[in-house]
Amino acid sequence: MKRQKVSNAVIRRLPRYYRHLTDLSQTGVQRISSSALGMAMNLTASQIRQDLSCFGEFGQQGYGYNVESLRNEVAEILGMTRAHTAIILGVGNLGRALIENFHFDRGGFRLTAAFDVNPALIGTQVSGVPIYPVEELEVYLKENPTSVGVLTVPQSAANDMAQRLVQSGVKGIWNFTNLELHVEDSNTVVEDVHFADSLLTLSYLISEAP
Amino acid sequence: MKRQKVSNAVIRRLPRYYRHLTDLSQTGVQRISSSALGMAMNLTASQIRQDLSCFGEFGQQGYGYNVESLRNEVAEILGMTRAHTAIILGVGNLGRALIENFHFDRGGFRLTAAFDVNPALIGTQVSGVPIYPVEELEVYLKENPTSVGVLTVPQSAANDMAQRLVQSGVKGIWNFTNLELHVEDSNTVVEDVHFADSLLTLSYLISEAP
DNA sequence: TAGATTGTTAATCGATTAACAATC
DNA sequence: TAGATTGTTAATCGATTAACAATC
Repeated sequence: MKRQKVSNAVIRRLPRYYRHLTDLSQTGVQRISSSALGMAMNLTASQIRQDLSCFGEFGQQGYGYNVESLRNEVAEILGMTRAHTAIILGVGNLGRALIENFHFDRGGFRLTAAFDVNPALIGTQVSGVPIYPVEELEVYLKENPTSVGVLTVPQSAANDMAQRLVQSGVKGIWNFTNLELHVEDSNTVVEDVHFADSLLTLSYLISEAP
Repeated sequence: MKRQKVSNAVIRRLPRYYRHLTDLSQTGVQRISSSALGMAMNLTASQIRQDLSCFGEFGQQGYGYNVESLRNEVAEILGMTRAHTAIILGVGNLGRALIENFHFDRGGFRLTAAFDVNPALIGTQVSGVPIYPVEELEVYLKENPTSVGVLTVPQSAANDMAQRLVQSGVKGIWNFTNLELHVEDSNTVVEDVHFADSLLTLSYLISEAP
């Protein structure tokens, strides 16, 4: 698999490709052309071929793409086969919602533990995920190297927690606090889910014209 | 306030401007230059001046921008002063998390009601927000024109619910189901919060190099 | 084989950056 | 006033689209 410099725009489209290919696969579609896929995804055929060409040659002239195998290729590109692991920091409503409802496994992740400060929660399990005291974070991460820390703690604890995750060497932080994390001089990647920004964007879009 | 064709890239930066200006304001900073703001936000000074010029002239030569008044301008641009209202569809973990923890008011929204199918929830309140049966959605929306429907229902109910919201004339749908909603021939705007896409992006970023 | 569709190179379009006159 | 910094126009860069030879 060749890796050129892949632009951010392309990277952000990859999960969408994966999602659409999964849909197609489940609908029993076996092959698809770039133009048909483009139609479904609201992209041009050119763009799809251009995007995919960053990673290899997955199609066949005169035929198109095999849905199942392209889906597998995209999964591979996305790192879904790397057996990533995740832990959740903060088991409030949002943390709990993610543990109970979000399918980490569908993204190739295994959710191995959660951490909280609330004594009432510690020692219990949510959907089979054990909840440990935050003090044990470093020890846990030492014994269980972890790909991603999911940050669902209150804002006041966010930067501190992020720091500790970085120090312990997680590869990524999935940030649900509405803060800009200040993670410097590390190669830990931060992916933000800024609810507030998203709502404000929607606010703008429905407020058009003064 | 002039409105040119504002690119999507610019729109997505507006909430970030607002967030940073709020931070600055809270820190007591009264004025800031495009270059200083750029430094803080990791943008070029040019870009900031270019972005803002889509909406008007908010700065002063030799001085820069007044933080408080620029913040107000951005709030205005984002439609935060329009007294928008929102309702939540689906009071599961995620819906509840949003009701209890998300500050709709900080985005200029008033959260007026929630809807669910669970008889045990109906008639109760969560953080002061009343929960009504979904059957009453249309009647409610008729009597209480609402800006945005927040979609936190199970995937199976998502498209149906979206359709009903559109039919009832909401201006926007804030979509937390991991589905591509099929909302056609309407001017209802859909803003997606795709957790799954976000996690896969992170997966890609931490999986670099084969 | 003929038709379809790829991967890729070239052309276009749009967004970001640089430069600078205007002016506080 | 002199220095700083804007808003805007021009230059550059990057991403999207179009075109087409290669080939299944």
